[in-house]
Amino acid sequence: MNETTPPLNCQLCQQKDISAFHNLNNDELDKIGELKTCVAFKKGQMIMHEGARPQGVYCIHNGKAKLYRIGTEGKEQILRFITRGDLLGYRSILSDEPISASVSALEDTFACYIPKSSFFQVIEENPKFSLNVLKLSCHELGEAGKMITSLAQKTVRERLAEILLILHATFGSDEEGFLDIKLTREEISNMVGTATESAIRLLSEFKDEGLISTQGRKIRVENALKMKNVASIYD
Amino acid sequence: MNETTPPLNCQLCQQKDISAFHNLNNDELDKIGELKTCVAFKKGQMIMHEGARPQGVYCIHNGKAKLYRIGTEGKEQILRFITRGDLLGYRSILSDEPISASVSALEDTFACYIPKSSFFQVIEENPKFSLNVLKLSCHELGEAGKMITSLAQKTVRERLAEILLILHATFGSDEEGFLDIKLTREEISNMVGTATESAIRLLSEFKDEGLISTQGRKIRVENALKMKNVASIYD
DNA sequence: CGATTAATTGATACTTCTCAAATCCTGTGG
DNA sequence: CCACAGGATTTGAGAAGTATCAATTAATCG
Repeated sequence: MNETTPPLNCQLCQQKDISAFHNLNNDELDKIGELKTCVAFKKGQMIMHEGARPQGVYCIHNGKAKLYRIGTEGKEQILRFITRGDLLGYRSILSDEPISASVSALEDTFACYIPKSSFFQVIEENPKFSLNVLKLSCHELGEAGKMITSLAQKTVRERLAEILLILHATFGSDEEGFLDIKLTREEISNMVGTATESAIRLLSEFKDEGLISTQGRKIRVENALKMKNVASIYD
Repeated sequence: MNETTPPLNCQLCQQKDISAFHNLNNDELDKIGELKTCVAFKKGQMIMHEGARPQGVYCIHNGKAKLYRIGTEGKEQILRFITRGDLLGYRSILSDEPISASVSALEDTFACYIPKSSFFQVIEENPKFSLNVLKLSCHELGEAGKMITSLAQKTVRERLAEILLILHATFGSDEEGFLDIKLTREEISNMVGTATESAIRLLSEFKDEGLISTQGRKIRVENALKMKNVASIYD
């Protein structure tokens, strides 16, 4: 499932169809292939740094990362998780603002790097790609609105349940059913927007209630349906 | 400052330069002028309805509105305020998702309506406009990230101060120095993400501390600099 | 001008955070 | 591969921040 480095030829890329490049034809893909370079990030390494001016965008080929802002008191707030097919850095480049959130690798990650000038070139010459990016940012904007409403109105317990479901949807589970992402309790609470101890206490509650089981740092969602109820998600 | 209805000719529109149509040439503006119609909304009237499928976008000519989501328990969460030059409905149309937030007029509002098909036509034919909308949504995405971080990490007191500064920046003040927007205390707390009584209590504190003064529903920010400190804003 | 809705304040309950201490786990270097 | 140091997790206790409920006063709109 996870080969290592991305192919030089974008036509052969396994992530093509789930990326912002999904409906480009072969000629268009070749053009991007010529402009890109491949980059590897070790676990823990920064992929983008808040406040900087990005020189290009990354298309994540494989691996996992977190996108976060540093708030007052230096506490990190995770805005979302990043996985294969995700496009990074375009927000800052297109709005011509400094990078508003950092990204760091949660495990070894490979990405394709497209320099700013090349990215703009593709955006300007290729309306189809431009529309893809537009759709992408509009979708993320909708998700951000949901997150704002949750943070403002839901309890920590509801939000934790919500995040566990998001992790499940984003990263899936391994052969034993554990969430296929290794996060510290602190990272979980930095997404939920709560103190680490509060998240831990609620995870214990969830365990007692049979909603999850844990094994060290690993978490398995035992009852997604019940979890949805806890998260007050009705859809 | 506030004429009534928008002109039929977009070239003459006073909001042209602050809208997503700001750098289009006269031919391009004329084309949009042919496609649009003018719509008036009375105070309190809905401009867009959460869950619906929009049939077009609105460019706000004058007036004020709130953009909000209904959360669990039916409580409204205001995501942002809308004023002249703002574009509405494009998020849903471009991401091909149902409208994720309602908009209702806070005072009588005039807008230009551009049907979905025409909007797509302009997006596809006019890369400059497409890039404008892209910039717009990327900018809003950055703002949403800030709001998420505030909600997750700041106290209600800090957030209330932040909102008062946002209201000041968005709507300015009248000749007496009062914020030029009439909101109920409930609406303020629906932006802050808190109970109405909590917002009221904190406004009383702010009054005692000389940060604001009030006259009925009207609020005047007396000390913006000190307010920034209260909001923990350092920039 | 009166009816109705909004604003305000008080009292109390509940949620969540902070600090502290003990235990567990993980990654690293030998 | 194993042991160990240091960080992460867990639980408890108490403090702080917010929400809720209730009652009164003030403001708004027809």
